Amino acid sequence: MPEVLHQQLRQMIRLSEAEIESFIRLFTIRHLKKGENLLIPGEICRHLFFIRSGCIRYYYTSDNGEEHTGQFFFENGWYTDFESYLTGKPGTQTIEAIEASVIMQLAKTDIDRLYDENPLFERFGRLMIEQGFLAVKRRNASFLNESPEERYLELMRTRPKVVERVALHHIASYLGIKPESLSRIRKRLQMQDSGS
Amino acid sequence: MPEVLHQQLRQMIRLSEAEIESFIRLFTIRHLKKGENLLIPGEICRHLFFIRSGCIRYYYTSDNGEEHTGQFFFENGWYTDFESYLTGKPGTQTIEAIEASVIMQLAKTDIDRLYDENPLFERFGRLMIEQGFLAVKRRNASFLNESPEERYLELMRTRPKVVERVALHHIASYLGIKPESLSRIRKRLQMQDSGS
DNA sequence: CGGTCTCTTGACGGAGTTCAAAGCTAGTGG
DNA sequence: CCACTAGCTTTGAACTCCGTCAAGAGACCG
Repeated sequence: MPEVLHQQLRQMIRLSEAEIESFIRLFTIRHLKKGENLLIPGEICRHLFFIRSGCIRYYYTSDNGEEHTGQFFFENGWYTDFESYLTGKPGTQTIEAIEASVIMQLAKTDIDRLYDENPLFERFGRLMIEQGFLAVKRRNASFLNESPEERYLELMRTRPKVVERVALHHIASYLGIKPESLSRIRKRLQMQDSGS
Repeated sequence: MPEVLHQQLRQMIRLSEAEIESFIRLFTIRHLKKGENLLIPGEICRHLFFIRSGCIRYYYTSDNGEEHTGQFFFENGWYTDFESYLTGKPGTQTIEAIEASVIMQLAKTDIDRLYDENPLFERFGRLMIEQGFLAVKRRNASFLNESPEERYLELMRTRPKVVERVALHHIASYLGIKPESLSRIRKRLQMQDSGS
């Protein structure tokens, strides 16, 4: 059993070991190859995902076929398309494994049942969405306050994993620019570095 | 007593009229003149706000003194700086009344007490943050997927109130551009309109 | 070893920014 | 009630950065 998930749950909810065990047993495992999708537009997102290993991203596809990635998640991270998950409507995003990944998924139906059975799980649900909210808000502020170059520097500073493990054209799409532009930003920064 | 607030609460939580009355009594009223602030950077946000009349915006101030407005809220809308409210840490945003406004505020201490007293209020808290989450997510997607001009058109289409009531330089700062650029976008659109 | 995908580079065009200045508008005080 | 002023909006010219199109170099996989 995945020890990290165990620990995270212990920190989030005050349950006995036995209760946590039975909670974890509700998760099912999925193995994804690099490039496989966890969710595609039009599908309703009925699960909460815990990334045991690997890396996923979610992205929107615009009319002209461009991909705009919203976020990357690595091992021990949580994700779900809350827009679809909460509303029950078909989603508009794609969730893609960009590395071979092992995903533990928990069905919304099980979560909702847990809410009813034990109010302590309400806290779990609230923490999930609070955490998601704060992350989305930070991302918002970065679009609002920073230029593409600043966003890239910030990304390197605060989330080196992304720059190390994710393809540059995916990073570009995360920053809201084209791969060519990211390439030029990187060159610009190199020259500044060596020049100073 | 504000009838709209009454109605909204009735829709959100299944409480008796008496319970709702006593809930509403927890709110206190604040009158703000145009330009007055509800919250400034460095302060901890300890309240949830319901806008009874008027209009507020929240914005971040960057190092060079530029304001970047995150969102506008009108009468019958809810807002709080969740980042500060949830974490209990000093916030980084300013909440400003951009019209003379009447605000009903509810203290976090009261809300937390209600959570304990009656689990039905958990639902209120969850709806608040879910609603905020979805809004921020939409805004995020608009930055990711749309150009400034498209964002402006979208704003006119979906939230005409903003374009009608808010100063153009505030709208520009909401769109992530300079007032001069918004002025040119508007001119461009006018010419296209009359030309077609 | 060939092909595909990724990243880089160059030239050009376009949209937003900057700096500066000139109308407008609305709120204030006389 | 009008005049004045401060803030808002528009306009112009020069500049910057990103997007586009095109091509080439490098890396990885079968």
